[in-house]
Amino acid sequence: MGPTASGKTDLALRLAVDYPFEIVSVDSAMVYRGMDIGTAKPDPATREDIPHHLIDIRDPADSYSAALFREDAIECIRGILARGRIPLLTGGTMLYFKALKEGFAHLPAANAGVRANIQALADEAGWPAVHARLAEVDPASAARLNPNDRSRLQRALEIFELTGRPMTELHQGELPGLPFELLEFAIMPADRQALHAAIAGRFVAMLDDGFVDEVAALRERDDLHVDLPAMKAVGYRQVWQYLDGAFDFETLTERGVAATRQLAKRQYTWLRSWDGLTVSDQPSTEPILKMLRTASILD
RNA sequence: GGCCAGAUAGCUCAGUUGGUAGAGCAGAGGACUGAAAAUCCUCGUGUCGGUGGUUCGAUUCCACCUCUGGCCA
Repeated sequence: MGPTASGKTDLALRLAVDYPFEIVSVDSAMVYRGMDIGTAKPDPATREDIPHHLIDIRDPADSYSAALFREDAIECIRGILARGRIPLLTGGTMLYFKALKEGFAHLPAANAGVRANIQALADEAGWPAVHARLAEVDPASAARLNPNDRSRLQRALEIFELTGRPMTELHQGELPGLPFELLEFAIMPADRQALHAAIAGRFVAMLDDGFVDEVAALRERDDLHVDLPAMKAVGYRQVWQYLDGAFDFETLTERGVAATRQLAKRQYTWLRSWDGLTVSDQPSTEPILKMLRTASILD
C-alpha cells in the first residue's frame, strides 16, 4: 500500500523479477480499459513478463465496486496459490484492501433504478431532503451521515428501498474476514514536499505522453459522460473539463496536480490508522523482503 | 519624465464612514461497508508595501518613498 506516486508499482515489479510473485492490482481506476496514461498503468510489455491481475477488467461505461473487488481478488489469490506462487497485492485503493481484509456485511448490490429515483428527489428538493427522508426510515444512519454527503445518503436510502430494513440493522453481525494469511506493508514517504514534487512531475509527464488525447478518445464515445465513476477518476475529470473549455491548459495542470495531492492526503489518512502495518519511508525492497523472511514466506 | 490605478493569507481578491480583517482556491487534520482516484467534516495572526505625520488609537486619513500595471510624452 502507499499514496499515489510513492513508487508502489515500481517496487512490486522489482520484487516480482527476483521472486515468485504475481501482482494483484488493488486500484479502482486501473480496472478500466482504455485508461492507461492517467492511471500510470504498467505497460503491456511489462504485464507480458510479469503476471498482473485485476487490470483492464471493466469497460469505463460500467461501474466496479469494493464488493466485486473482494470476490475477484479472492479468486485471483486462490489461483496464484494453486500455481505455487505468492500473491503480491499492490495499490492505493484502501477501501478495497479493507473490504478484502475484513469482508462486508450482507447488503444488497447497487441498483441503478433506485439510485435514479433518489437522484431525482435530490435534484428536485436537494440532498437535505434526501437526508430528511432517510431520517424517517433509518434514524440511526441519518444521525450518522452529514446532510451533504450525497454518496452515503443515497446508499443508505437505497438499502432501505431495496430491503425495507435500515442499513444500521443490516450491519449487525460478524464480518467474514479473509481465509488467507495477510502481511501488510506500506510505503509512507515522510517528506510530503518531495511526494508533492513527484506528483507534479508525473502529472506533467502524463500530459506529455498524450493524456489529453486519451481522454479525448473516451469523450468521443456517446456512452461515456462525466458522472460515471471511471470519469470521476483523478486527472480524467480535470482533462474532461479542460476539453469542455472550462479552463485553459495551465489551469488543467494546476487542478490535476492538486487533485492528485488531495488523493495522496486521503491515502495517508487511511494508512495512519491502519492496524498491523509495516511501514517504510522509501520504496526499497529490503524492508518488505525482511518482513517476508520473518514470516517464513521467503527464505 | 508626467498622469492614473494598484500593493491586504501561499494564490486571486473583498473589506474596514479610523477601534489591528474575511471569502474562494491551495494547504493541513479527520471520517469512510457494493461510486472510494468517490463523497463529506473541521481548521484562517496575516510586519493589511515602506517611512514619517495627524490622532487617545492608522491597515483605513495626509505626505514622501519603493514596486507593479496602464495611458501620455
